[in-house]
Amino acid sequence: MTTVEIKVENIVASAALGKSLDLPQVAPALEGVEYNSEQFPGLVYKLKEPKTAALIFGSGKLVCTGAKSIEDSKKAIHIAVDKMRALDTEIPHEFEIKIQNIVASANLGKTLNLESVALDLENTEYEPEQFPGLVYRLDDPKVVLLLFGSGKVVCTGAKSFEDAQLGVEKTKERLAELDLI
Amino acid sequence: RLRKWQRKIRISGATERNLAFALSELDRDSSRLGLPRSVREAASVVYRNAVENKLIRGRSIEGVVAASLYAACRRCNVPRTLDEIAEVSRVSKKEVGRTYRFLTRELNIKLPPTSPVDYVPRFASELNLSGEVQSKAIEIIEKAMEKGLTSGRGPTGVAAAALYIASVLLGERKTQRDVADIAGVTEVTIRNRYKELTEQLDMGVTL
DNA sequence: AACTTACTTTATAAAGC
DNA sequence: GCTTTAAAAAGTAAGTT
Repeated sequence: MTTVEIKVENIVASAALGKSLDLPQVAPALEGVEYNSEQFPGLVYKLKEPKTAALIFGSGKLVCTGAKSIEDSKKAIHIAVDKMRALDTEIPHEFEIKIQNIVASANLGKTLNLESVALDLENTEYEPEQFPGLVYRLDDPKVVLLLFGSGKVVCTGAKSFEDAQLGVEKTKERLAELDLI
Repeated sequence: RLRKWQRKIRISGATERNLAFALSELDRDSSRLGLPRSVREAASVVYRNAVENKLIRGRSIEGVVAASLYAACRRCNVPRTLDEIAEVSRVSKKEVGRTYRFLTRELNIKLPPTSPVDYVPRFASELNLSGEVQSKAIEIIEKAMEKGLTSGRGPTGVAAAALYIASVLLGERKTQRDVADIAGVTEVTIRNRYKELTEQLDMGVTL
């Protein structure tokens, strides 16, 4: 009964190198890196392959966004860290990477009458004046879904692919239970 | 005990002062929006409830007043857009929307999304359109809602397109530009909506 | 009227104002 | 709360051609 195909669109991951960084010192190792401390405290480094963006902080912690798979996210982080290590040999080779958020899209197959969904489905917010999607908050997998009239859906807030998948499936089941789909 | 008493007086004085300020803000915003006294009173009730439930903490009085007014307009079926509320108050659209969500959640105010129908009377009168055109526009909107043609679309755009179509059908034609300006949407939006409405409902070639 | 670019919403970490 | 990043959904907006 659960044949919902989801597509991962974006993954946010964080890592802690366990050693502080001298940003001006390591920045030269990252071609095209941006750094405006008054505007934002971290270095902004965009990689073309995997296509991602990394935010690197003086505390030695970093954030990687834009990857479409967990493997790509980890790969991107290692590429950036390895480059910085050329200018700071103290940077460890081993460190933890944590997946913080997974954004996925899916298609429920049938169109939705958002006005009806807003009336019958619990925990929703629907303000078409502001945004065309209906916001649905799930507790079980703690994720948030955006439901559109076209039947397409966006699931965000998941920490694992399974939760994103489960979130979409539960949403579809709930809509079916309420005869909204 | 005397200090405690004085403190109470000072606090209640501040409370009254804040309420007076809030009500003057409400009067100012309401008159700029041309709202009837009944709506202003409905908004003051929302505001007083917010104060009683200590919902002002960490928020500006102006913001809570603006959000209360936005909610009251919707509840009284004479909606104003977040942009219109933001224009007359000195609160940003983002802040009004954020405070509105907070108030509706904390005060358990459940309001359905604004219906395009509620914008018809105001837009029509500003365009000097007859009651017949209004009725026709409302008829169009109701059919559109039944067919799910309003899901995700802005209420003002749907109301504007319906009024435009109705004005043409009943020989009181208004230009898309005029309707767009009154409704606060672009001509492109009216065009997109009316194409969708005329195609998926009845009326085709008539325009 | 078509295109292109861009903003609205959701979540999320990071350091600091 | 904001700043910065990424990405999708669909509607709306603005600037060009």
